[in-house]
Amino acid sequence: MIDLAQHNNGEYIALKDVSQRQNISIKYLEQITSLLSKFGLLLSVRGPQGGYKLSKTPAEYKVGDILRITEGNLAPVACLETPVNTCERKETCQTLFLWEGLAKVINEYLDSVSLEHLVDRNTEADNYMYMI
Amino acid sequence: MIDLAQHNNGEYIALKDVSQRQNISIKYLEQITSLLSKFGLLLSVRGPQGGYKLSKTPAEYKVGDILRITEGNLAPVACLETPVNTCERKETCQTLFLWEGLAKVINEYLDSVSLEHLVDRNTEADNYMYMI
DNA sequence: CTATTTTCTACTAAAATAGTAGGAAACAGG
DNA sequence: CCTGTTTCCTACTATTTTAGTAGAAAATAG
Repeated sequence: MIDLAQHNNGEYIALKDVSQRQNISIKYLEQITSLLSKFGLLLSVRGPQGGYKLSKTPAEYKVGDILRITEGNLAPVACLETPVNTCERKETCQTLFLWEGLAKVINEYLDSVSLEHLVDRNTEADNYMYMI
Repeated sequence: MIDLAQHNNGEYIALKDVSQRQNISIKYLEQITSLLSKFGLLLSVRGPQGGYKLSKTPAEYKVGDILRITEGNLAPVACLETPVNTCERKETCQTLFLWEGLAKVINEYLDSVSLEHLVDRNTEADNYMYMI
């Protein structure tokens, strides 16, 4: 996504080019970009002059949204991976609130960083302010 | 650790008892408690009347310290798992600062919660204030 | 028609996770 | 000294996750 943002000139960008620049196999890039395309974060066109491009400006992408699609949900424990917690120990678990708090901190941090931040590197991690 | 804190009366507590109360095999508990004992977070005595007990008050335990021992370091990416980052792409990596920021947020959150908090459940995740 | 490029399905090797298993060492009580 | 209890230590294992590879079909520009 950073590569696509950096080389975004309105044209579609072939994975062949991203692969060469980033030294990542086309096959591996395919997995990631086709997922992001499926969820609307990338536009795609097949054939010659085809490829992928961003569907919105870098500033409009939350890193959290990208990672939740490509890496799956960002839950620190299995019971928080599904929308509904089905763990049988849920009611008596004395650590659940800890993991819920951790999940919240992780997601809020990643949602506070945008793709533009990654491109610009203008945002220091230290600038992140935790908001209640 | 929560079970040991809740049943802490100065005596050593056998894993047999913890196992029955928490429905976790003694063999699995052994792994965890012997590690914590090795790092000084628990005191242990073998033989009859032996077992484990906390080496300090629940309030003095950071959850982060317990988890770094039992779960390993809490790095979100492999390059941050060792004290020195040996990744060859380190110098040019445009996402490194993101992962460093995430690692910081994770560790600071877990270090802000104490074992006493887990026992009392008095601390809501929402009470956590991120400090720069 | 051809070359390019995404799309789709299936497969795989290595590592991490979450344990189990067996026995040796230490120690309290009789 | 003996016995039962309990930690300590080493080794093993099944499942899942991770990080990919592989092959071919569908779309499209020129």
